[in-house]
Amino acid sequence: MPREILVTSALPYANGRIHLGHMVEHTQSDIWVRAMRMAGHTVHYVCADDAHGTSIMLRAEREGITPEALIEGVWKEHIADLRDFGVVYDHYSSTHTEANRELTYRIWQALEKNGHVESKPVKQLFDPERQMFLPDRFIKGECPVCHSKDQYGDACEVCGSTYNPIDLIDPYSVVSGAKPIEKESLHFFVKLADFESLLKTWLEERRHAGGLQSEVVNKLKEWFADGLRSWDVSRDAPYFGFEIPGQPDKYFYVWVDAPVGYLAAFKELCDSGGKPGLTAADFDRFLDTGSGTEMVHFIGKDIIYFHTLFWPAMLHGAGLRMPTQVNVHGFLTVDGAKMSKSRGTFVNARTYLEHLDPDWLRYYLASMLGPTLTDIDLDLKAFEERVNSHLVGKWVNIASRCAGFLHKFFDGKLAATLPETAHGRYDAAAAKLEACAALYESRDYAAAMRLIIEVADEANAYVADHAPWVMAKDESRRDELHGVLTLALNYFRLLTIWLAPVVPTTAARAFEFLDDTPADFAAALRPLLGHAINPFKALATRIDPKSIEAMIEVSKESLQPSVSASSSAHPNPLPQAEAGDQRAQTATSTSPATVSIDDFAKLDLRIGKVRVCEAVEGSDKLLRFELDAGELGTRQIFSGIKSAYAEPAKLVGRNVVFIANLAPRKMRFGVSEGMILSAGTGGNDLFLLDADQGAGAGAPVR
RNA sequence: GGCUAGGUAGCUCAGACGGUUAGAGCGCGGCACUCAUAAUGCUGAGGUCGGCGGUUCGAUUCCGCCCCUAGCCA
Repeated sequence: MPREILVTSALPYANGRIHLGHMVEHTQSDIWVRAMRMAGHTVHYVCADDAHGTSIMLRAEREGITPEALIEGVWKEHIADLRDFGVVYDHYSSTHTEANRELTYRIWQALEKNGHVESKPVKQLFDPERQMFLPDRFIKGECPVCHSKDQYGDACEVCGSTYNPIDLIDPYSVVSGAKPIEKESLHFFVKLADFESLLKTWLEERRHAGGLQSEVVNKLKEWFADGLRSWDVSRDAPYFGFEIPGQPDKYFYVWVDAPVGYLAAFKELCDSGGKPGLTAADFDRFLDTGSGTEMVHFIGKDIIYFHTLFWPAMLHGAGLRMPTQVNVHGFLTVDGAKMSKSRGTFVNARTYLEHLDPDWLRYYLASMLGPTLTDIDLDLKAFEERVNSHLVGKWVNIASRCAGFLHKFFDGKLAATLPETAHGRYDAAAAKLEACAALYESRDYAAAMRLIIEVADEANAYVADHAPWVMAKDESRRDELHGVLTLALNYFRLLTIWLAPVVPTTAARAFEFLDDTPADFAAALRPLLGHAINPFKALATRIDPKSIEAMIEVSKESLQPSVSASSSAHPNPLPQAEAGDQRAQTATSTSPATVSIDDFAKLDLRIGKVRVCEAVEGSDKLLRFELDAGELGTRQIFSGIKSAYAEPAKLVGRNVVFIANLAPRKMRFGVSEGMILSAGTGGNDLFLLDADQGAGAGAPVR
């Protein structure tokens, strides 16, 4: 039964270029769309730029242009980059459109009407000079936990703590440098708690229907543990976005209108009449809860909760249909590490296109992509070898090694029947590859590629076994030769049909060579016989490692801006990439068995007098200590030694040894500001180190 | 620390509701072939299936603990 499916990719932020990280997602969804269409389903495929938010407003200001001009320019680049990668959206829009404004209002007003909205005052930091409230990322100051300077308002890159920007020490505005003041303002909230049981049911339902990965649902359970909090959806002017109706100077937070942008893009497609069979009326039909159509989102793992909690809640609260599938993928690493501008592994889509064939990357990514949310690594050496071996050496080679004979002896015409001696070979291969349809649908592209390559190996072995170059020397064996070539070329056609969703451009060239236009997977069931094909021209060239090197070289920048490997920009834009680099580098360089005195000196070991020691509710292993650390003040430390000290209160008064300059770590129960030393192997075998009475609190240990 | 995942050949990964010699691709060695873009075929070497315990006639597969990696903690 043909299905009707709306497919979306997460909206790229209109604040920078498309890079290879984005391509994991756009490739994944594009392959899915092409495969579902070839399986006979009707698919509407849309995306848009995510154009709102403070970052865009401020960047436009810096560049001296309007935000509209900024997003227009970026939008053009995005469209070209994606198109040139063979990612073909039915419509690629922007969230800054009338259609999106209307739809956002429609959903918002329904939420209000249904009583899912509340408002309350919120205290926030305000830039008195710029006269604006500051988002977390636009405030910097000293980390309240580890006291590192110049940390962002939401999280510390040094110690990893997360906190409220109000807690920053000596905060300053990134916009003006002014010292922010606290100011109160009325904010609007969506009462997520209203949807708690609905969401729980929906999540389990989706899990069973294959619409959500099991690990995603497992992970989301966390959100329900303490009850869902209301979601702050408003921002104060100045802001680049949609004004909240009836609330002057209040704007919707970008994450409200971003997912609505999926539907708005679809609405524009319907209204345009540009897609055959789709009219304005289809949009409302589609939104209806009982429409029988499907809505499938492809996203990265960083924006799970927006798509699986907030978005379905908004839709349901407004009386609209909910998503059918939310498919989550992992991040892209390059050569085993996060993409890095300094190493040249942060590659823009355009830069890639200037050096390499897009189908190559599509194939490599497909060969790595499974249905899980594991990160996938672009190993540049493996990329080169796999593409050369699979695509050129195995697949294209079948055509390349047979076409010459066919033209030389048979005028390029395939035989009218397959050879009797190879009876059943074609049907067997075709039947085997039919499994790919299900593999494509379940997004197990890696498994599909394995199957395809397996059949390519069969084809090459068949040619080797029958040695057409030997037959060619014997005029009495012409028919036999014709049969072998015909079967081999049909193997090639079969493989091409199943590879088409992954390497559309190369497949198109291959079909041109075959002078054939198979429209769907079903075409693979019948071989191409008695048909004249075109002379063979190289369909794909091998990767020259020099092209890869050149691409990396061009991508190198001396500056090291923070970048996220994620497919979308604003949700949690922690500058993780370079931090990751550092981690990877230390990991490989810190294995010497001995340490220098300098290394030892880095540890600030101190005496702490135990003031409070208690078991932590909800934890099997942890004890919470409060230590008097003398000049360092009071320190809270969590220590996993409960199994050895059943009566924590008895530890009060002890002089323990602790590491005072360990990066603080935020735990579920609070921040741990150090580590208490003990001897033993763990479990019951743990003994606190302590100092004789007389050692002062905070005394250094040498 | 909690949670979610992952740790299987040099690399990327598959797999086993527990059962004879643990698989594939790439890479590497040998042989063959010469139609083909130094492509292809055959063949070989390479793994204590993260560690320790437990259940079992039998565990890499189940259970427990531990170690390591990644991510999330609004």
